[in-house]
Amino acid sequence: MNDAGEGREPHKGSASLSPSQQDYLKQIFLLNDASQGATTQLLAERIGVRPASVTGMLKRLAEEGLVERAPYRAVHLTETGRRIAVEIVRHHRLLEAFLSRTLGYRWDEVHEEAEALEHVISERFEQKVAELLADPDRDPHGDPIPTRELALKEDEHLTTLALLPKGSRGTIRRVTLQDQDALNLVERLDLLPGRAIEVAGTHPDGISLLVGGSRFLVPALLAAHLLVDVAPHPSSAQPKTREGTGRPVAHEQ
Amino acid sequence: MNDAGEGREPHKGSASLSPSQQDYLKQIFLLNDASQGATTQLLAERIGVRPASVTGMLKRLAEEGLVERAPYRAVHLTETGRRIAVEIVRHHRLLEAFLSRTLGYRWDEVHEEAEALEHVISERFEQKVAELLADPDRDPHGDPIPTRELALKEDEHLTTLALLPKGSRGTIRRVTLQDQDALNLVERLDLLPGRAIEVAGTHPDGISLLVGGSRFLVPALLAAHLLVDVAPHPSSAQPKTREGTGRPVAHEQ
DNA sequence: GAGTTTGATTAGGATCGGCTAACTTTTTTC
DNA sequence: GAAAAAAGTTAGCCGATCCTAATCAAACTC
Repeated sequence: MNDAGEGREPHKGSASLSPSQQDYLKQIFLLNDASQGATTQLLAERIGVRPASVTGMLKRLAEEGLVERAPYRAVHLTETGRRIAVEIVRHHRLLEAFLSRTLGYRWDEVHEEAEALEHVISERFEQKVAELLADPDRDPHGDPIPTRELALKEDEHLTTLALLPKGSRGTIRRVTLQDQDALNLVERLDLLPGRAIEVAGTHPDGISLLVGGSRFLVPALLAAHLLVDVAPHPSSAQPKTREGTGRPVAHEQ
Repeated sequence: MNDAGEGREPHKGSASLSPSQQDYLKQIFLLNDASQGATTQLLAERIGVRPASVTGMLKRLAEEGLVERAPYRAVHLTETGRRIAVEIVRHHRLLEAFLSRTLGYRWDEVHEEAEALEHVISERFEQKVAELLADPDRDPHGDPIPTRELALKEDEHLTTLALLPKGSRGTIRRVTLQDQDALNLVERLDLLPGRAIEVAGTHPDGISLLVGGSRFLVPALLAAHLLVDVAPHPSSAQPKTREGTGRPVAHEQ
């Protein structure tokens, strides 16, 4: 008469996939989303495995109809694959918001924990958290949280700080970094989402910034990962210039 | 030059162990704790694998110094193994309390989710949750939560309802079941922890109970898993009779 | 205490997801 | 556009964890 609890709930569809498989789908999605092209090598770096392992896994995912793939080319998600990937991104960002707001995690601590939890929480957990936080639409890094229906709003009006010309004003909206040291630096410089900034000058090695009275240099590497809203105050009558040239470098969850 | 986030935090010692290994240790602990003796077969049932797999895993755990074992005998945990097991039990019960209190899970929903999360949360998560709940000492089923220092209070004064003689009065303190249907039944009968009861009579197939005015039969199978405190009201001058004969059947987290 | 039943172990495989080394294809360079 | 460099793939292997079938040990039965 003992049962010991089998697994049985099919959730939405992300069940039955191993955490590893989920990770691959997520990273393919994030790379494509950042218009980077999900190449074998980039995936290997993001996931932390060797390129050969990526090839192997992509074959398996292709067989299951989750990705489309031609040898030596970048992969793409099928509709099914995309749904699962977005689901996981939702888990991740919702968890980040939760860890930060409810459990009092520091800004730079949330990513790692969410990374572990995202593959494991149930549909119910997701819903309860969303409820508790009143359906948040941003995680602590400013990344948009996909809705329950898996719609993901894109931040078309955001620009990489690295590309802003001298004199621009704006508000930091997203910080697309996950490296602990880099996050610490961002925090020390007080460049968290919501911060109003002004570009005092551009240099080959970075951007000179005017923020809260003081002026300092943001290294180019960092600047590429700070996404700025250039029409922050409704007062400024700028009609959303739409400068979608350079690819935003974002690689993040 | 590829790093992409290895695992590195040694937590306390439960890190580096696979979820599967953690599960084996936990179940060995729980069985021994319930004075059941961790036999190959019982473990196989609890964990949901075949006996042959248990033998294999126990060998590996023995090599790592986590269990002590002689062929054809029940296993025991080493001190190291025990520490890890208790750590996981703490995770589990803390998570159950958290899911119930903070996220509003129903009483019978917490077990399954905690089962999945317990292997994945960090030391930090554990601490934050303990903090948020002000170091709870019971989970929703009444099971004691090991302290941060991994001390586990035993409920020596609790008796199985199944063994109570006619006329006994007491309070339900623990429900050591995990089967969903059984839990539902317990809830329908309103026999949750805290409930005051009185034994109206004993039968071979169960116990006749007087609770809240009404009288009904609790099947023996259920009764064995309801742990009762027989000296509930300080008013009743009963000097705690200490009938510690029969083994409490508990198998639970 | 011999035989039977029950429980545990061994042997041999399968699958998953990773790895290295060698090879192939694509891209870049001049 | 040929050679070199970079990226991707294949082949073969490993360890973890599970399985089934067959064998072995322990525990009851009478």
